[in-house]
Amino acid sequence: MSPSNVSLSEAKLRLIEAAEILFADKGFETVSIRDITTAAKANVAAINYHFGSRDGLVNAILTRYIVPVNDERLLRLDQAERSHGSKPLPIEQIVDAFARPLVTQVRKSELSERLFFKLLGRSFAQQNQGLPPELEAQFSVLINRFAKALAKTLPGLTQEELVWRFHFAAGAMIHMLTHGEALVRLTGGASGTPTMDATISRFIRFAAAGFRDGLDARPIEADHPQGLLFDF
Amino acid sequence: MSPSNVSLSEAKLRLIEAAEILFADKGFETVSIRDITTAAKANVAAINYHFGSRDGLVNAILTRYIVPVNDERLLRLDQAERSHGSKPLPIEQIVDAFARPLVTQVRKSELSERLFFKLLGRSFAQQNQGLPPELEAQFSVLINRFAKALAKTLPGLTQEELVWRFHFAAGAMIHMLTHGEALVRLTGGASGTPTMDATISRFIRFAAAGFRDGLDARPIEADHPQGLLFDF
DNA sequence: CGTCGATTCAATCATCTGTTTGACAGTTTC
DNA sequence: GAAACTGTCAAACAGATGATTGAATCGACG
Repeated sequence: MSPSNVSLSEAKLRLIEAAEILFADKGFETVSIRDITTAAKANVAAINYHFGSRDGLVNAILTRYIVPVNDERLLRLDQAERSHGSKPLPIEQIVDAFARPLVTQVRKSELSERLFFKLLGRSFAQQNQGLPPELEAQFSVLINRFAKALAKTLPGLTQEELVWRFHFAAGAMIHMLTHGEALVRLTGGASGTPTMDATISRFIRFAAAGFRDGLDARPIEADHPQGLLFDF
Repeated sequence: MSPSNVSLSEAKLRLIEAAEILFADKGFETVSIRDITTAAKANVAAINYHFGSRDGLVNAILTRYIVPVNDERLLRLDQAERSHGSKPLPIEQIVDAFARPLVTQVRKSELSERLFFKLLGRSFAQQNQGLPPELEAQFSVLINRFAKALAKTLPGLTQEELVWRFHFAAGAMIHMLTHGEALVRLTGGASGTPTMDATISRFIRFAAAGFRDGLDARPIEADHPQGLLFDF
């Protein structure tokens, strides 16, 4: 009968888990703290007690999912750059370092693929508005590092052109995360029931082609065994 | 002193105009009817009187901006197809028919570029949830027509691959609309202060390259004077 | 046993949400 | 001029919102 048996503040975890599902499905703004506490079988005051405020819970969840993804992005970019010495990276490898962590991190989470993707998509879309400072700083570092790698690989592009192409690629990725489920549902057979890996690989191809546009000579990847690292 | 001098229900227009600005800036869900009526210098009851409900106002605004854009999209696609007889269209021309109406329609509206883009971006992002049936029907027709044109131009792609690439392109466009302003603001000089035309042209190039990926032989555009129709 | 810090709980706070009402004023119609 | 229609308005509606309070309950520690 007594609610205390396992570990300290299991309710805090229940709140996070319930909130994740609701936020993923209905968005960060639409869900009320009563929706969350009801789903978590906790008291209304629990959120303010454990997280200070509703925003505190939102930030906790944002951090919980974005930080590992961004960390792995930087890690993969570092690894790729180390293995290429001073040579510029192939575009596919840069985009892969940016997108692939979505797949590896979803497997570490307890959320379903569908919820994880929607939650992350909503989180990334929040960019530039409503992110905790810690995350904003991380994004700032991240974007700078990827921009530099891209500039090295694509010296033929102006910085302006590069920033915009990166923006387009990010938009395509976010849309894939947030609305991919709807696409599969609506188009039914037309979009197949692809695995995440396949979808991410599709995205990487699409984005890489967009980045490469106008540089058909491809002096950079000439020496790179393209197609070996990616499963498409 | 009497509030009747000009035309019938000028307040209705004031409500729409105030709501457009607020929705564009803060999203459709965040803005309350009191925010709107205060900005429009109207009574709280005015929205329910003129539009039946808050949703009625939202739908009126969605329709007001999406319908003309989608109409022009179909018109441009029709024109392009007529001028090419039975031959498939160049990819750039299909993407152009899809994206260029954003530029032409913003000039017809009284909204600033910035607000028009954000409002339309938010509207398109609503897809598959919360759109009035009339608009859903229009989108259904639209997507079918463009999918057919793309399939004709890119026979080398499976339907599945094509649907996903279209999805990526739409995501890039939506992100450009909703977050382009933030990009310009954040990156400052790096993204320049481009005209809409230039940005849309950038997008068309990016998306077309993504669609064309893997078909490097390009047997289709071989006979088309590429670069003549677009200003990049 | 008694005290302490941590947690949970029902109750309540002030504020905001979309909507409705009924009275009032202005114009139009007969 | 009476009636009907159209628009506006202050006021109030019921419900939801995030947050806070103070008492109650818990296990742990001395």
